[in-house]
This record gives sequence, C-alpha cells and structure tokens, in this order.
Amino acid sequence: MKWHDLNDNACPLARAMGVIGDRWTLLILRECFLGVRRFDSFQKRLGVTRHLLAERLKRLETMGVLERRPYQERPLRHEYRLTASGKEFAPVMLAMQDWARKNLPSTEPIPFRFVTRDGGQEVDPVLTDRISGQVLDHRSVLMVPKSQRHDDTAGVSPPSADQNAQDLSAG
Amino acid sequence: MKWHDLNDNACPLARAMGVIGDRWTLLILRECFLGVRRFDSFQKRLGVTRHLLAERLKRLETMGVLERRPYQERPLRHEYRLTASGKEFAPVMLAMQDWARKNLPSTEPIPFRFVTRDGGQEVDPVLTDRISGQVLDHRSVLMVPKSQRHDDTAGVSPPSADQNAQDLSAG
DNA sequence: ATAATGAGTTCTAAAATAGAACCTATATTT
DNA sequence: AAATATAGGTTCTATTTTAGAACTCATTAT
Repeated sequence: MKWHDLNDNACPLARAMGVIGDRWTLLILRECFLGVRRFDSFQKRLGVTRHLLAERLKRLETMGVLERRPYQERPLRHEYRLTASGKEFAPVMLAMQDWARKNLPSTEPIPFRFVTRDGGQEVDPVLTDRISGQVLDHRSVLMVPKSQRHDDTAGVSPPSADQNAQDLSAG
Repeated sequence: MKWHDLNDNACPLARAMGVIGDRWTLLILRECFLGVRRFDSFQKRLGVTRHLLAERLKRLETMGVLERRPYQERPLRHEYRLTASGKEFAPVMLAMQDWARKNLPSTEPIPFRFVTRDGGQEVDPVLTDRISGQVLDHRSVLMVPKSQRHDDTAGVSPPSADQNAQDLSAG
C-alpha cells in the first residue's frame, strides 16, 4: 500500500493514518500546539531533515490540518498554523499522550503539560459520552463492524471475525 | 532518526510514535478491537504483506500491547490478543476515529461503530477532565513546555517558542 | 498421495527517509 | 563593497523500509 492510498479509505482510522501514519507528523503537530510556526523552528527543534519537513508541512496543508500564511513581505515569508481541523486534533493528542505516559513508561521527565486556560491546573483526561456522561473505554464500549457488501474480501465475515469477535474485554 | 530511537524519548507522544508511527500498526490494532486474533486473518483482512505483519506483531508484543499465546498444540499455533495496555488504547482509537470522521470526510459508509456494551447505543465521544468534568479541547486547554536543562538544543526557548507560544486558539 | 491450513521466513524490487550541500532573496555587520 | 546571517526551501546520493511474491514446515483433511 502506498501513502496516499489511505486517504480515500472507507475507514476513518485508515484516513487518519494517511495524515499521521509516519514517525514525524504527530511530532510536527505537537510543536504546533506548543506554538511553533516557522520552518526553521520545526527543523531545529525536531531534528527532522529539511526535505522531509517540507514534504510533511505540504501534506498537512493539503489535508487541511495546517495553513500556510505570509507573516512578512520583502522577503516573502510564510508561517504554518493549525486550522480549525488541526485544533480539533487536540483531544486525540491529549488521549494519546495520556496512554503513552501510563503504558510506555520512561525515566525521563515529561517535557510538557496540558493545563486549563482558566486556572492553569494540569488536566486528567477521560473520554466520556457527550449525552450520558458515561466513561468510554474497553469495558463500556464495543467496536462492531457494520456489515459491508463486497464479496471479494476473502475471510471477512462480520459480525464475528475469527471465532468470537464479541468478548473483547475477556481477551 | 531510526524507528526504535523513539522508544526511549522523553516525550510520551514520541514514544507513542515508536509504537503506532507507521501506516499499518493502528490498523492492526483496529482489527484486534474488532476481535481478530490470528495471523492469516490480519493478513487477509488488511492486505498487508506477511513479512511486515510478522514484524509488527512482534513489535507490538515487545511493547506490551499484544500478547502471543498458544490456542492449540499439534501443530502449535498462537494467537494475538490485546493486553491490558492494548485495551487501554481504546479511548485513543475512539477519539482519533471521531476526529477523522469529522475532519477527513469520505463518501463511503463507515465500516464500524462504537456502541455501549449495555444497550448497544452508538457513542458520541468527548474528552473531559476526570475531576471537574470540564470538556477538554483547544479552547479550554493549553499545552505548555516544561523548561528542560540541555544547552545543546539550539533554538529551543520555552515557554515562548517562536514569537508567541501563548495563544494557540488565535492561530 | 495430494491438497489445504496456519504461521511464518526469505528473496528482489521499489519507495521512503537520512544527511548533507546547495540556492534565492533580503538584512546586517565589517 | 564584501562577507555573513536569516529564512525557507530544493537537490543530490546513500541507507532503510516496505511491497510483492515465492518458499518452508508441521499437521490435518480428501
């Protein structure tokens, strides 16, 4: 599979991988959330090659996650900012960082915090249901396939893939 | 930067990229959440090469996200299951899928749903603070660098990277 | 005896990434 | 005036990763 084949996949997770499915893109977005906007700042802070950085910024722009806008003329210079779409990625970032803290431990001190804008208190993220307020995790939620009609995909037989797709919490 | 250089990074997001920072791993985990457990099922459903699948499953096992356990002898066969750590990834998956649905639109129907175990209602995920219950997004939360002591990283000057790291919502 | 299943491994070719040098336009320093 | 610095890239070769297909091995089914 090639990079951009993911972009028109029916699965939203696959499309997400078309954006952040590499080693650098999420780190570029992290820098954006930390306030970095310029090519050289990204490059120096991340240590990514200029070549790859240019390519990734272009991709993120094309995907509508970042926008490139001039901040001066003579000479013309542009900076990269999160779009509305990019900003809405914040909860994913928060959830992922929380998972990694708890499940991929390190002896090093964590180099950032997420704090409330009013008050500056460090946050403790938990995913909930908008209506019921119920906590959403593997205990409370089940991922179920919607049956699809395409007879060419050998081996796919929702809703029961393999022997039992049901009990994920028992795994 | 090489793949496994990310695994001992001080930044939890970088460490997360050491696990899911490629085009396939998250899709493998998606299949796990859908109940897939066997090598050939993953391979046929995803269309990933056997070579890469074997390598990724091994990595996920090493990282403690999946465990490999025998499900029969004669001949000996193993299956892959989510560990506690792997299951705790569910909220990240949910948040990411929600972001992609809303921000990377597609004409195709979404091939799965997340439903409550009790009731089977489709969920509407929102990240909140565990204590206050406040919604956590780019409007309410700020990502701030913790000052680090290492004088070799040219150009890094928290808390104000670039001109203004402060106002991320104004970006 | 032959084919099928399940879980890989081993090849070669193609694609992506690393690392360094180069380019353009302007501004500043010597 | 000439040299150096800043900002944002592009171009090049070498290395690493991934794709794609074929092959292995042990056992069971036909």
